[in-house]
Amino acid sequence: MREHNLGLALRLVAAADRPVSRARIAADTGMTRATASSLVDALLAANLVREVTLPPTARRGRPATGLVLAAGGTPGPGGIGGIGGIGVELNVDSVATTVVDLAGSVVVHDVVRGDPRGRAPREVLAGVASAVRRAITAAARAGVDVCGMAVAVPGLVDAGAGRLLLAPNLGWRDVDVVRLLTRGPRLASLAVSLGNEADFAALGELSSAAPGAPRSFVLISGEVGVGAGIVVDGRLFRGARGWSGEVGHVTVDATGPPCSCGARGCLELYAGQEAILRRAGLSGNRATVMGGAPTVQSLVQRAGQDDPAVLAALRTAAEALGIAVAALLNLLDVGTVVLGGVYAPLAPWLQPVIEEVLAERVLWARLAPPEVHTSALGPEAAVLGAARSVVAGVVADPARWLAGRAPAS
Amino acid sequence: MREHNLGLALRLVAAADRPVSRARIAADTGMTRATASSLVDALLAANLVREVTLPPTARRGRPATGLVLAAGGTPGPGGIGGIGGIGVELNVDSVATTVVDLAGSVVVHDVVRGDPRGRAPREVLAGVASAVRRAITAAARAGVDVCGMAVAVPGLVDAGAGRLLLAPNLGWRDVDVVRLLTRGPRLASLAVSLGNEADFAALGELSSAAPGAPRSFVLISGEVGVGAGIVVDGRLFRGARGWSGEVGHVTVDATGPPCSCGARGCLELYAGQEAILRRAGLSGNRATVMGGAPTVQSLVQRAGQDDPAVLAALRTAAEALGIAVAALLNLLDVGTVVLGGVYAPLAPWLQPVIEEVLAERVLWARLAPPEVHTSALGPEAAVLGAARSVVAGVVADPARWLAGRAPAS
DNA sequence: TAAGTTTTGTTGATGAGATGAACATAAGAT
DNA sequence: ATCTTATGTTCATCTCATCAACAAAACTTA
Repeated sequence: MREHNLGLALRLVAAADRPVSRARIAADTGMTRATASSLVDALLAANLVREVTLPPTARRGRPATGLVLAAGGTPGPGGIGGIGGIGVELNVDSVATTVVDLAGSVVVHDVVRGDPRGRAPREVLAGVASAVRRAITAAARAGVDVCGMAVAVPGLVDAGAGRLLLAPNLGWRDVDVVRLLTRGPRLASLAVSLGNEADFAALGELSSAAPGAPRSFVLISGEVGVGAGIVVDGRLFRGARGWSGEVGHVTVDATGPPCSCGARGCLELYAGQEAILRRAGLSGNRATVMGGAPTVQSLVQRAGQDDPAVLAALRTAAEALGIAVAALLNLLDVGTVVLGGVYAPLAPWLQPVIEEVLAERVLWARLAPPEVHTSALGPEAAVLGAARSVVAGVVADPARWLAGRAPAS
Repeated sequence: MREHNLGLALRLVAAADRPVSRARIAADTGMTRATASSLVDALLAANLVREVTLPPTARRGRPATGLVLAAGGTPGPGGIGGIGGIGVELNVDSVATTVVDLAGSVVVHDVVRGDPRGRAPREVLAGVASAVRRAITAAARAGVDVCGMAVAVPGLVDAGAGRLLLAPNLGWRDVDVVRLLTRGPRLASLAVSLGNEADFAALGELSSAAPGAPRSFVLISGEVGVGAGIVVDGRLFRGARGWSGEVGHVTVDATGPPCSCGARGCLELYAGQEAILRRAGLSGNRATVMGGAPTVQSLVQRAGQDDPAVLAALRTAAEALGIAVAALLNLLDVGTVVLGGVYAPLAPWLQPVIEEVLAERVLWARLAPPEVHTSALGPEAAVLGAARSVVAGVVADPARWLAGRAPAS
């Protein structure tokens, strides 16, 4: 009833790329202007939207008053800033934190390099917690009140329990991430969600998409492992337990070399970051591999110089990716593939080969040729998606959030 | 608002395996008994539910009056029977029609053998239409008024346009199935939906599941082709355009033999019905292959006699199935695999091998071992699922259906 | 310049529908 | 025979969307 319409109205404001009027909301939702006005009043009172004066148009009729999501900054006479969300990405070579306001704009962004592999989760997460506290403080200074946190990890999670179950590339198993993160001061009351890195990256890509961009796509997130975030009709597909998209362990060659997961011929052995580097002759010792981005840069550089070993490694990776992604498209039916993570800078070499394989191996390729795009965000997608997922939760159901706030006001 | 609650109440009646009381509805939905009563009155007036007297219980308090979905038969004083839906399955060796009442019970069932391959769609569908008319007439005699139809086809469809886009095993391309089916008399006004055979089979399996059965599973439907119907949290996953689950063309061996789809090493070449028969030495000429079920029976018989060629063919099929299904589980995250269609009778030979491969190749196999079950319905799943999808549509949104009926009453 | 036109936003009466309390009903328990 | 418990209904009340009318603020036209 009302809570449903409240969300409907707020989503409309959020989805638009320009300020909308009360009359627009009414017209687009089918409600009367009176109803829309009443809902907007509630949203204004909750400090979720804000009125802006629109630039004069040449149209006749009474000019509309614009409505936008209440971004941070500009604390009004009541001294109340906007609300926001914080995203955290725990990766094998870095920890990133990002705070966004209700409109999704980045307010605070920070990356700390460092390899958590081999270190105790408790210790690592204590460090992450203090980075989070710093970010929240910085956001508060910018007038943004962080109301929730989302944590992206490269592995399988139990989102309900807030536990990281299995992260082969991190070397962690069954870690109570949420509890360890919120032990310290000031974070205990924060609502925290835990999710897979590729899933959040897909959400980030979705939230940054241009208005006409496809609403169904799969983001192939290449890091040390290979993950996929699946978006169908603008909604994330998580599977039964949130473990979907483990494309890194799809079989590419049943008789291939053994993988650390116990199987043989997994995609990761051909298209994982370390596999590509090794095949390209850029790896050798482990030290070179660390620090992700610089090494990928060297790969890009040598590929640009037509280094035959690098080109061969990239072709092998692309063919393996093609086979695994073809399986994904046949099974899930999404029309667009987005190359993200480390694959984004390598896309010029990967994309044509992948498209070729897909054209051959996807059953419906002739009905509707699958498209292979490149991520605009690259490795930043996951943090951003995590942070935006927090505010998206508020926008999706403002009534619930208001109910949670009710005792305080 | 009201239409939402109306659906909520009706779904509760539909989901229960025993008659429910108004008080139960109120308690389970959080509404007051007064509201529930008002909703039930509306559902009774619409002839969607019916009151039954419950057997006396040993509990004290006023005994409840039971509510069940209005099944067919027993036309009351008003002479109005219950409503129902008709399902049609168009297969390579037969056409099946099934009418179910609102509760999902089969009222009419009929199978016509015959191979549509090579015949003109227009001609084939005219024959199907008359079978449908016969079934509707028979249903009417049983007091069931068919209010919609669902058609299952082994191929890719455009559900919105009602067109079959591509059915390699039928030899059809871009056929306007819905229009050709509803040209004749009496069917023009019928609401018709078109869908993939495996998807409807999964719905059939879901609707026949025991109360404690898993709500997320994938039904592997083995016919001439191999399809998968994906159910997550009790809801069918269709993908962006309804083309999901094309597991038959997942690559099992990238360097394998060429497939009719244009790719190489597709699952169908190892685990399709014709491939198994050929490898088992039971095929040779095409005539033997036709008539599906008998040939599968001979396969079962010979396997039971430990025929080495048959056992080898089944092992090859099972290993290929394992690889493709492992990809499916890694990508989609469903915990249960149901072997359906011709795989159901072959399950004793397939299941152990598939489970072995899955244990090795599914990333989360150690966290939660995937289970391989056998379909209880076998080849009947798709027609049944199609028919039940029609009544499920009414149950899911009774208000819409009532609105469609309003002018008539 | 003044009256019409058009679009926006607000106000008050109306009605649909959920809620809550009280009550009638029909059983077993004491 | 009365008490207790559970079900279903009735009625006053309240919330909230709708409708119609109106005020506001622009442009258009005479």
